[in-house]
Amino acid sequence: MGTQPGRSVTSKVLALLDAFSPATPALTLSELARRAELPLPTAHRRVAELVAWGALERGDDGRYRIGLRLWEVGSLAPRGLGLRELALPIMEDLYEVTHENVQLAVRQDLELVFIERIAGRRAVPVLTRVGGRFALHATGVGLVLLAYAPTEVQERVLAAPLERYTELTVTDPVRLRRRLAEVRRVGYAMSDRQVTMDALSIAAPIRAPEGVVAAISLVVAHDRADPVALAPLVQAAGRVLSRALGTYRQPTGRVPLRSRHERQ
Amino acid sequence: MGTQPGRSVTSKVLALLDAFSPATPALTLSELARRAELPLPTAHRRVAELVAWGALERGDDGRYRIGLRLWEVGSLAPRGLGLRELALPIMEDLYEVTHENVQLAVRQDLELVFIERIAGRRAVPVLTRVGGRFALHATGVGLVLLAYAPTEVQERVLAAPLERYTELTVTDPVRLRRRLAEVRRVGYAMSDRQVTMDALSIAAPIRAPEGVVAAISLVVAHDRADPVALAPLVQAAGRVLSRALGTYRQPTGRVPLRSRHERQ
DNA sequence: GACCGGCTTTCATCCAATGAAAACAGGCCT
DNA sequence: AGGCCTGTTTTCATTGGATGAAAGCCGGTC
Repeated sequence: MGTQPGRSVTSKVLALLDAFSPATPALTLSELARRAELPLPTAHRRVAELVAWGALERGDDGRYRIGLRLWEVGSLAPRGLGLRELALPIMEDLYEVTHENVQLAVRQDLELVFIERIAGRRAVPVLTRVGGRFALHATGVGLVLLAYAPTEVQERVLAAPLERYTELTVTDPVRLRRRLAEVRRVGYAMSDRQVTMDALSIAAPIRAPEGVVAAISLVVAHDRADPVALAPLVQAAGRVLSRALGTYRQPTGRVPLRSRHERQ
Repeated sequence: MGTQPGRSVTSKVLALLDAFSPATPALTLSELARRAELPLPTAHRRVAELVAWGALERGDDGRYRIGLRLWEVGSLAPRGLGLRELALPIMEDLYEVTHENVQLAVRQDLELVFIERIAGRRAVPVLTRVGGRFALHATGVGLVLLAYAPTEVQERVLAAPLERYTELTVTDPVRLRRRLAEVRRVGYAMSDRQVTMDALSIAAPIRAPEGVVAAISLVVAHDRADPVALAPLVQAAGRVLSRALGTYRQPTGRVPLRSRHERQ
């Protein structure tokens, strides 16, 4: 046959889902086939099945998009909506007190994923998107998640080139390592103009019995008078959430902690 | 072979995802196999691939749960997070003004799916869950979505037995049909104690160029003084959102409106 | 009216998927 | 310790679902 035999059908289906991204939420069949590296007829067949089930939807423009059914199933992810449900009230409290941006993120492999965000209208604009990914080495939540990640994860992040976002972004592995130690020591992270030159964020860990599973942060204007004064606030929120996680039980068991695998 | 030949691999993979529900967010391999009606070894293999990709995660208790990667992909659904992003500011406005529960829902086949909810702490408790489903014939959002659904959908709902939730729930197809006509005439729906005896909801349609794609509602205490006075408020929110939808364009095209298919 | 890009269907071939069976791993009761 | 569960993982011979080249189809465009 033509393209590499040895690919499972499942992997092809997943490759089709992988083709979608925040930048490309709508794709034609040809684009899908190209991105998933599948022959057109194959893509056609698999996509038809996905549409029939509701994993994909076909718009009136002929393009395919992620379907509501997949969103429904995805909403069952304990580290997604589950965590969000738990955290939202505390995030709202934090917003009420500060009227600044509040963010919640978890680590997935070597990046972070934003689970929820409360964007204050009067606050600094932030460019994050719920469901979006970002590097671990720059943001407040990223530094927290990295600081408490398994050594192996830290080493892999430190080994790779660290992207620079502003002139202040720490891209030196040695300096970053020192910052991570500092984060562990004080129990919170401050990221000053590491991503944009107008913002600064303060983040704290959220712990479950097995370790740090998420991070919460405030994003404020970089020239705010007393950023450090916010740290206890964010830390308190983190501790409340940690307690909630510790006692939280699903009907059929606890929120999972870290997946046993690392992608790729 | 053993179990019915004629099932595609893809359908088996999707059946595994289908096994998860709000009531069963964590399953053992055996439970998964049972629910998906697959032999254990088959389930074992497919599940392993899903875990490797991140669609499922295996907790320290050995149970499988929906993985963050699937949540990420699901968050790309235009009718899910896409709609939510657009609607949230208006929903927050509605909350600020009323301090009552605000709900956003879309129709999926013969049911509705809640996309977002703002639950006022001081408001009537509502039992809905983001990502959860509910029947169309009782709630405010449901009545709106049903009233503006294709005739074929209405007929199918009216033909099936209508579940009763309270002594006031309208379960007579003839009366329901009259109510739907009324909703279309006045442009909003009021559901008084149809789901619980303490709540009442007022809902309005959200229109895209192709028709009604979602509904927004307020849920208040049933004995509130002036429920009808809320209607213009909800309708205004609906109209603002309709306008936003009309002009909203994704990088690669418009939000899809209704999928071309009906499930099952 | 011929061309072109994208989509859909056909059909003979074959390898990934399959499931019965058996091995394996704990937990629990005796 | 031994036996007996329940649940998970591996093996291996067999086969049917998946495959992709090729051809047909559709709608727009030069």
